[in-house]
Amino acid sequence: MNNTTLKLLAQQLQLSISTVSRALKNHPDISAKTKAKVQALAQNLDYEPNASAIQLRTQTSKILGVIVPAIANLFYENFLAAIEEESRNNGYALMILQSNHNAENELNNLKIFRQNRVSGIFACLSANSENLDVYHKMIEQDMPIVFFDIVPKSNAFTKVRMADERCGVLAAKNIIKRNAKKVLAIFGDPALSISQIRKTSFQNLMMDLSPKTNVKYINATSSIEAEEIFKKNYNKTAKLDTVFCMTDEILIGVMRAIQELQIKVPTEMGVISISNGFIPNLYFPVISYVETSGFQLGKLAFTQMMANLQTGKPVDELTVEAKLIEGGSM
Amino acid sequence: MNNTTLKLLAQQLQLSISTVSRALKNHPDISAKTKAKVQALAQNLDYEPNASAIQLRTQTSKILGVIVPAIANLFYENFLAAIEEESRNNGYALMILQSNHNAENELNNLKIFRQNRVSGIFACLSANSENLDVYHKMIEQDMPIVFFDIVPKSNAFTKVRMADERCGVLAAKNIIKRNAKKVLAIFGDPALSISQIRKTSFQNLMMDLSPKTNVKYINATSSIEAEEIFKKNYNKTAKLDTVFCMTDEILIGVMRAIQELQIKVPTEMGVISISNGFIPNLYFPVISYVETSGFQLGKLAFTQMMANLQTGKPVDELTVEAKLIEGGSM
DNA sequence: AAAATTTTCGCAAACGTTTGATATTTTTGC
DNA sequence: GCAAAAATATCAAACGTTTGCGAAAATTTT
Repeated sequence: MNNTTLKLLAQQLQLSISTVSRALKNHPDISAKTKAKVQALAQNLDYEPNASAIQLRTQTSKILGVIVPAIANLFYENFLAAIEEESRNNGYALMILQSNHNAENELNNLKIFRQNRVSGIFACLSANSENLDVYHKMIEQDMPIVFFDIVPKSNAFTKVRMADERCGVLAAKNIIKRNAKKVLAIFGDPALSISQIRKTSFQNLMMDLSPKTNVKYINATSSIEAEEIFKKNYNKTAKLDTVFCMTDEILIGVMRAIQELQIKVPTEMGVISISNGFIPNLYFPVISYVETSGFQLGKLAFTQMMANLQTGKPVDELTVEAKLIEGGSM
Repeated sequence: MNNTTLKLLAQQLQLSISTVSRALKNHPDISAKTKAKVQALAQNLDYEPNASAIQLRTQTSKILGVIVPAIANLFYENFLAAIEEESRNNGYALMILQSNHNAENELNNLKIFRQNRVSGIFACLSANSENLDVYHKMIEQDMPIVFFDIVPKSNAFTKVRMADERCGVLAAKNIIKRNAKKVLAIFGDPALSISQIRKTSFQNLMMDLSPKTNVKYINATSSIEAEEIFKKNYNKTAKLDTVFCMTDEILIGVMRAIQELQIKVPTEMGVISISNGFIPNLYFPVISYVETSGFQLGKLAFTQMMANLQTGKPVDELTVEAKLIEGGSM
């Protein structure tokens, strides 16, 4: 479809292809009259430049690639929404590929990106992607790559992530403020650095500022698991009075239990989580949470990408600040 | 980055470009020995064919476009996940663009698709996109377009959608089965055909099978609005015993009210909704819902696209069946 | 061993665009 | 009016592929 080309326009106007090309982009060499004629016809014939031809000629594409574990995810979908918006506003198109947390898929996706000569890549590592050789190789060949969320440890890479230390600290502070006596703190997959960071910062602050608070630390990797853990640790005699949920997944499980056991929030139980806010707002009272916005992270990632694209490669690690949003659950 | 080309391979091997090209794709004209040599070097040098050059030469791209109102949406994210997966498995890359329910954005996105010469488009209409001329024009020029979810009325288009009539029917049947006396039925934006269809089918069945049931029909376009509507219509004397929520949005608002008012589900109030299941599973008891799977719709849309791509254009309307998933809320 | 085949490979054009260099026309200065 | 300068438009090559056609080399047939 749409086969209007510069050549066609040139023929119809009895002009050369180069003149038409220049007329279309307001080149000073072309007179106002010709420009007008050319642009009018182009408009009429629905001319749209062929991106492939341009990329071939100029050796630069206006396409950015993103690898995300899954599109259908409360966090990533917001990240994607942000970079899509930014890309579009900056003349780039986005190519989004899912890895399903699978290293093999990840490699395949990278291959697709290379075939399409994307000019930059946003990458979120698969949980099991040990081998970063591909990335190293691509970076050596000047491919801008911005890692987000699940990022490599090496600081030879450009990365953006949430200020996870602050997340842990803010949550812990709020728990202390509530004067909690007995806390259940559920963290995510212990293999992920994000879990480790949040836990360490939480734990450190807790021990520093309120060493006598009784805190039990457990990890859960699914909402079901979180639900079971909560039920197991809750009973009238235990007098659990506060629960901390590191992720939305965990919060969902805990809240299912709380609803089932008909525990009153916040009087009988304080609840606090780390989230982008969507899930906490489903409940009454709204759950207090430390905000981690995929949307904001996306914005940050994009500015990093642009900087990277324009000025060589500013290798560093940027974080987006976290803040506490008070619901009525504490 | 990655500048290995056929030319480079040819030079290094003292072969012609055409031979290298053919060797790489196992053309019978090329001897086994040369093939081996060529493929080995290609591997070594990380050769990846330039998609733009191929598209330019063959006049067909392996890119599919999708226009979605928003990526961050419980329904669309699953649709996207499905077509991304299928596309990838079929050698296509996806270009995803958001319209934000804005007709102007929609047009811009279509332009981007044309510039990139995508070979097919999945489109979800913006709420306010009255003018379908662009689409008509593109279809005339043989661009395969599969509409999904919010689709044009005209049947000159290929479309896939949920079996919305069945949704309304199934929900109504379940309400009758519960022996409800007084029902509050909240539907979505009345301007959307999806709301109209679901409401009509619901209403018809209700009047046919249980004319004496007292049903109040209201529309809500946000969770906040739904919450207010529910609160306004609920009071001890009203004896409301069942509420129907046409969308997740509405369910969210209603459930916030139900939690706040501490209404017991299902004894004091039956709740049923239409959803993909994510939101209903956040509550205890789990809310009963008529399942509408964005994921399945995506799969269906993709097969339609493939058919369209291969065999001219099978203009028709396909629907994915709905089924009732029982939670504990009725 | 020459002719007829078959196997293996190279030539060259085309896809649509950009752009430095060059050619043609118009305007300007005197 | 005529050269010089400025304005306007064209030429041609290149980006990386694919592919019909023809050429050379190797193999088989008589």
